Amino acid sequence: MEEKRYRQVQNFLKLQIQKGYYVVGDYLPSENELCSTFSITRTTARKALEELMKEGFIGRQHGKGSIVRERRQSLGLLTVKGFSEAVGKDVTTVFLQHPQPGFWNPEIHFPISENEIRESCIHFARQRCVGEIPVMIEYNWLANTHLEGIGDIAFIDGSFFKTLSQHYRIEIIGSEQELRAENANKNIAVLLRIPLGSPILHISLKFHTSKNNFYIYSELYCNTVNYPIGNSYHL
Amino acid sequence: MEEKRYRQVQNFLKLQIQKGYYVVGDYLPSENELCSTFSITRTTARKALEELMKEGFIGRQHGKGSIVRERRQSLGLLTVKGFSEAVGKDVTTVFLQHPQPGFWNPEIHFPISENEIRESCIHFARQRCVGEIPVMIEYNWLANTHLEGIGDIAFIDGSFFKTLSQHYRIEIIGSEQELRAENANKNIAVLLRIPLGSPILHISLKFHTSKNNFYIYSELYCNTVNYPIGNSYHL
DNA sequence: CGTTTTTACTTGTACGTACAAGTAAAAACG
DNA sequence: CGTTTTTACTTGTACGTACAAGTAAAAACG
Repeated sequence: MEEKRYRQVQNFLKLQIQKGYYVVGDYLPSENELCSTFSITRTTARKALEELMKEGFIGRQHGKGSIVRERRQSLGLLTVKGFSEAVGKDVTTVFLQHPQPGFWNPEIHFPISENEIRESCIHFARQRCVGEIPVMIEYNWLANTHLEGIGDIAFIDGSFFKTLSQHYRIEIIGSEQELRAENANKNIAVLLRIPLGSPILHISLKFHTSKNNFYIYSELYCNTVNYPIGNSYHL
Repeated sequence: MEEKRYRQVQNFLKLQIQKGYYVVGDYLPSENELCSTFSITRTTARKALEELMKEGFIGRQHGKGSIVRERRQSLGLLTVKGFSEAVGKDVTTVFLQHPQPGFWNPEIHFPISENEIRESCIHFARQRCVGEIPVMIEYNWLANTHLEGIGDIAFIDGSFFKTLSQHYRIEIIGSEQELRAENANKNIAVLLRIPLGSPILHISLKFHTSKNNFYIYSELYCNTVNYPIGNSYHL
């Protein structure tokens, strides 16, 4: 079967956004313009735009048009955009380890499929700071077969998810997470510059992506004393 | 202006679900049936059903119909359905304090509006257990002006949110939350039967409801050693 | 009697039309 | 020149039609 008309238009526009032809704040072509350029009816054009809105790429304003948005559905606890919003402060990021081939670590909380274990693994780790104070340590693992050259390029705007979208056309479509309050072990205590045994928030994450069988695993350790993790959800 | 036709149908069906005329698993009338009973076109009927799906009341199955669902969008961390899903186990609930008039407590993390402070306040507290082991202590506050008789009735299926929906026709439409890892104070340690100073997960919640200016404030204290808080999100 | 085909439903996609309602700039007014 | 009205766009709602595609039971078949 041929792909549905509205999905063709939807994916075309999505690609334009991902490629940066439209940036945040830009208006997409109006429904009527889409009608004539794609030879479709407004019903179909509207369906394409409504799907893009559901996916979080655009917002729609009555009387004005469809505006490109920062894609930031709250996925579990942290937004797609990232950590800065969750603590509501400007966050600086320091790489503890740049992306490079490594091994799947038993620290990963969610079970890893046999397929993933057979493949090699990319690992990177970052320290997030507010001002000079480290507030989160973040470890990430992912299969080595989906992101060619990830070790050689800088993250777009320092964001892994943005790089995933714009460079590899892979979107985050869901997540699973588990939360625990724990005592900081020696390693974490040193990295967060807190006393051994301080209470820390440990978040285990498994991100689902638009690419089949490709998941991203993260283990986050947060010092929430001064900057609690916050988010919000609205229907 | 008169209310939109699709919203009339949407709200009519929602009320039927809230009143229990349709229960989870039931099929709503088909699009064509809605067309004839409400004298509308399928466009309008479909819009009403699609809105109900967005709100989480129903699911739609190609070739079959619209089926009533348990409404359980993940709202922040915990689902609307409640705590049992978040820990993935059967949870028993013990009231530490039944709903009764009380005072706004400074323990509430999110700021309370002047209007709310002027009104009196309903408070209730619960202990959630897996088997015999307490895993969460939950304190709740809400303005006294919206839920007449809440102190005199039992919660439907033990769920406050279900009671809110079916008895008062009030739905949760959003939430804000903040998360902290803390050391258990004396009170919490006793209630959770853990040593003083054990790491606990403290969740501050402000639920937004379908009723204007009516919010529900909760402070949760979780022992995550054996039962971490888990949830998932999918586009 | 067991299998295949048909039928009668369901929702999904896509066509097309008309007007309501919001927005913002251009044009007309006094 | 400042205010009001008009105009030309935008998306939103609602009408109506036709066929595609999924589902499940009834009917026909061998």
